[in-house]
Amino acid sequence: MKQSELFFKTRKEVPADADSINASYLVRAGFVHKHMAGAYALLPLGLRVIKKIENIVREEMNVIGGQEILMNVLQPRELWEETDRWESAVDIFYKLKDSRGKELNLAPTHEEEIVDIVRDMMKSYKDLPFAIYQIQTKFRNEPRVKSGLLRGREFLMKDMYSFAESNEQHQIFYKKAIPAYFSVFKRLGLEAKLTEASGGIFSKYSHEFQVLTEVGEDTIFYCDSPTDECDFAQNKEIAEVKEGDKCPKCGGTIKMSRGIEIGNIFSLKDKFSKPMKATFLDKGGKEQAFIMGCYGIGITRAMATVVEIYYDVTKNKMIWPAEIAPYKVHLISLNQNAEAEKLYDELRKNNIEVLYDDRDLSAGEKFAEADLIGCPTRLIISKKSLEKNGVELSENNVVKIIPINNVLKELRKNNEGR
RNA sequence: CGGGGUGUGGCUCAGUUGGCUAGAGCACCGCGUUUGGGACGCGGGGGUCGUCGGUUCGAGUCCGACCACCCCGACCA
Repeated sequence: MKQSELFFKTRKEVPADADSINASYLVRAGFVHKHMAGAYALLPLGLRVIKKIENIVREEMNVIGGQEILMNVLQPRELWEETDRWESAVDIFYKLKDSRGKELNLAPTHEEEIVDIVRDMMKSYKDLPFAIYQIQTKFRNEPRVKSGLLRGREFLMKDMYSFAESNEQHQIFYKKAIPAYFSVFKRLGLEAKLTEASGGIFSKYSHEFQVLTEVGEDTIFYCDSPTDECDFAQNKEIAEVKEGDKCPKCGGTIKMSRGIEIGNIFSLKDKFSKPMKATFLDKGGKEQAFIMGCYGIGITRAMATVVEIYYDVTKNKMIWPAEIAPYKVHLISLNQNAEAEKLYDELRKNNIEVLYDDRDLSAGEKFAEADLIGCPTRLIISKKSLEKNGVELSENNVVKIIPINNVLKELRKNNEGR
């Protein structure tokens, strides 16, 4: 992509209404546009990051057998009444009436709808187990939005639902989901902690994937075992320990931290299938309610979390993890467009994602914007570099001049081992 | 939903005890000079001060209601 044609603008100043690092960065760098409190439009750069996050999530969910579908935003009142959630969840629903007076809700979650689909299709234990997921916009009328894209009223989420004939069968999939989730977060460049938590209205307990950082809304107690082998972690809402206690698992010391809940998994048992009469016939011909699990990952929240972790506020500098960077390579021409253009074409021919700054601006301005955009690899073609018949390559704070002919080789070398 | 704060060109802000054609920087347009860290000069365009109502000879400035945004709390599938 030529930067002269890219739909984006950066800002020199932090937006006055930004409530968080992630929002102020994403707006400043031209990744998103704030539409209203809790709702952000994704601009080309932001959308590229989101699409990459989505694809990582898809790949990992597919690995454990998840199948993707797409459900609906409009959900009728009758569906919610089957589980008594129309009245009880009133505050968080965006309720509306259509011109015929039909009462609807903008989907905040999809347990009811997936159960409705499954009870219509699946009737036998032979159909089980299976897991279905979607990536879709969720609408939640949060009483108070905050933390930029970390808690919005309209946001992207991956939600997966598993169906099993028994708790034993359910547990098999539940346990497969955990490493799949860790794979996702690792590829996003995030270190997540598996944390025991309350199940809210779903179930007594659940597991959350928490990224430990002070901007998080949750409070986590975890074992700071020096051997790094203990994985004890509990959300404050259910914690039986406090800071400084001995870890009940290994005897290490309990530490406290804030955390961003970037994913969660719940065992639902028959909480939804039973009231909705979603049943199958077991081997003995007996009617049984499906045993369910649900598995969420906040897609927009993941992007915001990566910003919180990777954005350097004091330097106005971002470096996106390689797998989700809007472009892998940022090629910057300092008044050497003839040479730069050749390299740009070559990179594109070799399927390397490259953003090419071909604009007629001062070097400082280009660098400042490049710092904000945050591509992991930067190539600079300048009079200085061309005198050595080369290109300046910077990656992970290492800068070196390499011959133009070696650029492809060098980029491939650096990508090995990832 | 309770408490608090803020609202002035696209952005960030200034605007004195109410007073004369409402300002700056950035951004934008034109010309020129620049070109390794958001460069400089000259010349331009753009706001009726969140909205509505009130007080006053006169309101960006005072009062009221409403709206929006932000903060604290409650809430958070």
